[in-house]
Formats: sequence, structure tokens, C-alpha cells
Amino acid sequence: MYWTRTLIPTMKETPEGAEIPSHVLMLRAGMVSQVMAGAYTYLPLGFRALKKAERIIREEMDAAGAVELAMPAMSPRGLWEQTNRVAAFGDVLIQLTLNRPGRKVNVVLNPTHEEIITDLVTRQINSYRQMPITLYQMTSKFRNEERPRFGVLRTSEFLMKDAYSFDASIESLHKSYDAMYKAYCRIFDRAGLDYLPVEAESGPIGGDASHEFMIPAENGEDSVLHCPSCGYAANQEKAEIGAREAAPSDVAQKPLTKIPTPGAHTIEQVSAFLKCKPHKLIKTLIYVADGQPIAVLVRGDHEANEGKIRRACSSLADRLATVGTAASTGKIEKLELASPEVIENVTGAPVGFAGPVGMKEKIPLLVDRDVAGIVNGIAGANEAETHVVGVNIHRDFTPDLLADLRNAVDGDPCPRCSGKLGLRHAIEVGHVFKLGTKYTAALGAKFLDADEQLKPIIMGCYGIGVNRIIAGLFETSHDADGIVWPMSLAPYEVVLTPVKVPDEPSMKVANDLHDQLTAAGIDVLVDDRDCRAGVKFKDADLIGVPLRVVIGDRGLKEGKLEVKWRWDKNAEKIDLANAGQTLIDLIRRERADNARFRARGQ
RNA sequence: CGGGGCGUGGCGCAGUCUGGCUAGCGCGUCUGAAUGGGGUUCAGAAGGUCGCAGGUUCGAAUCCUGUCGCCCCGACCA
Repeated sequence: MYWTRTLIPTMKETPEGAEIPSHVLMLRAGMVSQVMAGAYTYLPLGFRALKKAERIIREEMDAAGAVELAMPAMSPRGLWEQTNRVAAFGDVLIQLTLNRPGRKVNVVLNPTHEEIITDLVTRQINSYRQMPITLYQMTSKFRNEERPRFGVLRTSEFLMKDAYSFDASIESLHKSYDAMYKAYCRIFDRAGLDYLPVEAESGPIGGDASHEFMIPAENGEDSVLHCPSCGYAANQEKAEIGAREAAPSDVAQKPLTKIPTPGAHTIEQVSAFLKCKPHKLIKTLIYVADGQPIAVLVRGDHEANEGKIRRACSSLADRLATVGTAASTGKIEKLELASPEVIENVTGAPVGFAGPVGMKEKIPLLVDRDVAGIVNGIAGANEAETHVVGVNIHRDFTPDLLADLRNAVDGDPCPRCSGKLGLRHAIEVGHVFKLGTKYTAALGAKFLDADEQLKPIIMGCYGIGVNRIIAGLFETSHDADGIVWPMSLAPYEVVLTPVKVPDEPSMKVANDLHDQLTAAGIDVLVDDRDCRAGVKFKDADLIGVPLRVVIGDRGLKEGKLEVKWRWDKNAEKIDLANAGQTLIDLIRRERADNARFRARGQ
């Protein structure tokens, strides 16, 4: 390709509004152009990179035995009502009403495709002999994000590779999942990403039923906890916490004392008012679990973790009888923070003054393990404008359950070894999940097994955010001059830079090399713009072409060309005579050695 | 949803508080010339309903009202 025949609108200045590196670089390198908040046009350069990422994914999915198909962007809303996901997605789900002659049709723009594929499978798969099978597609997904941001990292429309496995048994699902997990590792390796597979919330299957593939990056929206000693890694929702510090036994327990705390109803206000550290406070949160109010106690400086609370509730299922499904299934359907009215009813005090001591109504008390380490703590008194100090567990209140109920934080003990967990921000690029029968049961996808029994199909789902592979890469793989691509994703692998453009001999060399390299299957860009060499060098660095070949008078006179890798400081010379073959060899070697890209510390 | 910032040629900005000549500057673009290895130089040129709509005024980019759009931060944590 010749620069003057394509569209690569590079920019010297950073457009207003772009802040994070990937956004700035994609705009400046002329890869994308914004249409509206959360929607971008991929310009030729960005599009080529996207296509390369797609190709890697396809190759690895095919190699893993998955089969490609394509599902539509729209589907009937009714399908989503059957799985209760119209409510689950809420405003994120984009709904449209189509006018057809004499009627209206309610449709949604698919945010993912579990419903559609399961609907397909319901009709097409009915025997264990047809499984296992993994189907995948690479299509646009639509999500009305509450706040699109960070350039192309969070957009309303994005390209996703989504795969779905269908198995006749759990054992078989484990194998399908494993195949996808390994394929994902190969994909991200080939894409040159420094990624981290982390454990994630696993839903009904439990155990290691879900992993996210994360790129550690400062601007990532997700938080992961990682133990450098043993390699344990999990996202913040999932991360377990090792043994906690016990309460110091040498500190005398003080008597329980009520003190007025007018106007102080947040942890911050109370700790400021009483001049104490937030970790001396006991935060009392009132949740409603399937209609049953419960109290959750965590340390003032900690955050409650709803996933962990759910699991804890399950072990208390008999105490959470009543309206919900907990009693029958042991699982909590709905868990939410209580409304101010419920809080007043339960505690007898307005919001902000709840505490474990002297609550008006006797409700289950779930206590985080770290609260057990607080001696002479401070809590709400269940009385307006009042707290109690000198609160001690077991003496002043009795937990119904002592469990891990909070989010892990930086420096927490590792659950697997004696190390400490480190908190890192990360960008999620992939997610693999053992779904089980959630969708197949709801949509009636059953099969006849070898034992002549009708059983629900067991499902897994596997997603990759294709745009995020590109944007995520840039968050870490750049320098002051611009993008640094791995060969595998670079829109062009080599740029030929004739120093003087209206110059017959230089252009002849450039054209010949272009044809020769193109014939060898290499992506070549010739910067045939009639402008100064400096401009071309700056742009080549900005768009990050891995290999640059300078064709200038100086070299031509001595029969040499100058070649320079984007990540090397220095250039080297090659003979003009067999330059084509030399370049082909250089590029093929670099392609084969993608691992080196990561090793360079990009 | 709450808070903050911003909309002026393709891009980045000044001008707005304190209304007043023909709306400026840099980059880019076009023409010509010189130059030609890390964002050249000179000369000339094109390109703007100052986001949009109403209002105030002799007069509005500037003041008022409304509206649209973009960016950032925060969101049940008691």
C-alpha cells in the first residue's frame, strides 16, 4: 500500500478530550475517529489491526475445534424475557420497537448471544451424539453503557468473539472449557499481550468455573489481586483472603458506652468526630436477602462484597426462610441494600446509626472475620445521632456467622500461601465461564442421553473483546514517540521510506521492494508523500510500524539501505543488491519470534 | 443520576469576566519557489451561520433563557 492512496490522518496534537494513552494514540495515529460518545469509526489503519486480531482469534478457535457461525445483531425481546435478562440488563439493554404493517415488534440489540444460540441449539441439538460442540462468532455487540469512556475501551458497540460450548456431562464441559482456556492463552500470547488469567465469580458451578483474562494497566477499570509468591490471581469480587490477625489479647475490654454523635452518619464523619481511625469502626450494613433483612458487619475501612454475602447467606439458608427461594434451593435470588424505611424498622434509628448492639428487631448477623479482630470498637447505637464505643464481639453481640464478607485489598494475606496480595488495575480482554444449565434450562434445551434420559444441555461461554486487544495493548506498549506494535498485530509490518520523493532512483527501489515483499505475503507501506524525511520518521514512529527501511541518496550511492526496528535505538545497513530477500528473512524471523516482544518488557 | 469542565475554519487554542473597528494565532490544506536523513523556509491563497434556538441591546462569540453535544470525577458503602 502507498501512503498517498490510503487514509492515515496522523495528528501532531492531542485532540481535546483524549486522556488515556490508548485513546490519544489511536486518535493521533489516525486509527479511529469518534462519531459520538461510545462509537468510533475504524479508519484503514485501525481496521487492519482489528482484522489481524480477528484472524489470530479465528485461527486459534478453529484449532481448538470450535466452529464459526454468525448470529444477527437483533433478536426478539421475548427471548430475553424467558431468561429474565431484560430486567437483569436493565438500561444496558438497547430496546427498539419496529413498525410493521398493523403491528409493533419489540426487539433488542443483542448485548451478547446466549439466548440466541441456546434457542438455536434447542431446535438443532437433541442427542448426546451431537455433542460436545463449541460454536463461535465474531460480531458487534450493543450495550448502552451507563458511561462510555476511555476511548475505545468502553463503547456502546464493540466487536466480540463469543463462543458457546454444549456438552452432555460436566466432565465433558470441563474439557471444553479447558480447550477454550488454552486457546485464549495462545491468542493473547500471539497478540503480544502481557496478560494475567484470574479467577472470577463462578456462579452455580462453583470452583474454578470462571476466569477473566486481564491486562494489567494503570487505566484499567477492573481490580485484580495477585500474589507474586504463589501466582494466585483473582478479581476483586472473587479474591479470597488468607488468615486474619486475631484480636490482641493484651488489651483490656472497656465498658460499652453510648455517646452522642450529632450529624455524624458516615464512617468518615464518625471517625473525624471521634478522632479515631476508620478501622476501629464497625460498619453495619442492612441488606435484604430475598425479603429477609440481614445485618452485615465489616470493618470501617473495608467494603462489603455482595458475592461473598450471597454465599454466606446460602449457608444460613434455614434461617432465611420466608418469602424467597433460599429455603428450597439454598441460593439467594435477590440481595440488595435495604431501603431507609426498612433500616428504620429493623434498627429503630435513621440511616447512619445502625449497630450490632441493641437492634430493635432480631435479624441474622453476618460478621466479617476482621471485625473479630476489633477490640473496643465503635458502632452505631441504633438510636438517632448516637454511637456506642467499647464494642466487643461475643461480649456485646453474637454473630450468627463469622465469614469472609469483604473485598480483598492491597496487602491482604494470600489465601494460598504466606505471601501478600497486591492490588493491580487491569483491563478485561477475555472471560471464560462454565454456565451449566442456566440458559438451557430456561429455554428448554434438552437432549436424550445414552441412558435414554432427557437431560438439560450443559453450557459454557467464552468471550473476547476484540477492540480491547488493540486498545489494551497500547496502554502499555508505547513510548514517547508513539505506538510499539508486535509483528502479529501491526497494520503494516514494514514501512519503506524514500527520503526524496520525486526522485526516480529512490522510487524505483521503493516500488520494486514493495512488489517483492507484497508477493511474499508481507504487509508493506510505502511512505510516498512528498514531504521531509523528518515528518515521515515521526509518523512512522507514531503509527509504530515495526520495521522501517530508509531509501536515500546517501545509502543508494554506497549500495546500502538503512533498516531500523521500532524498538531499537540504532539502525543497521543492508545491501541493496539482495535487499528484498534480506527484508523478507528479517520479517519472517521477527514474526516467528513474537515471544521476544513481550520479553522486551513492553 | 450527582458534581465539574468544555463547544470559536480540518486539529490545537486566544478573545467571553468588562458587549463596539473587517473574529485572531499556531498547525494543517491549496498555488509557486527554494530546500531535501528527525515535524524546513519564503511569498501568496482558500477555509468561520463563534454548537443550536429564542431573548436583551443602536450593536452579541461576549449578557440572559432554553436546548443539543463532548470530556472528566463520583454514585447505593449508613
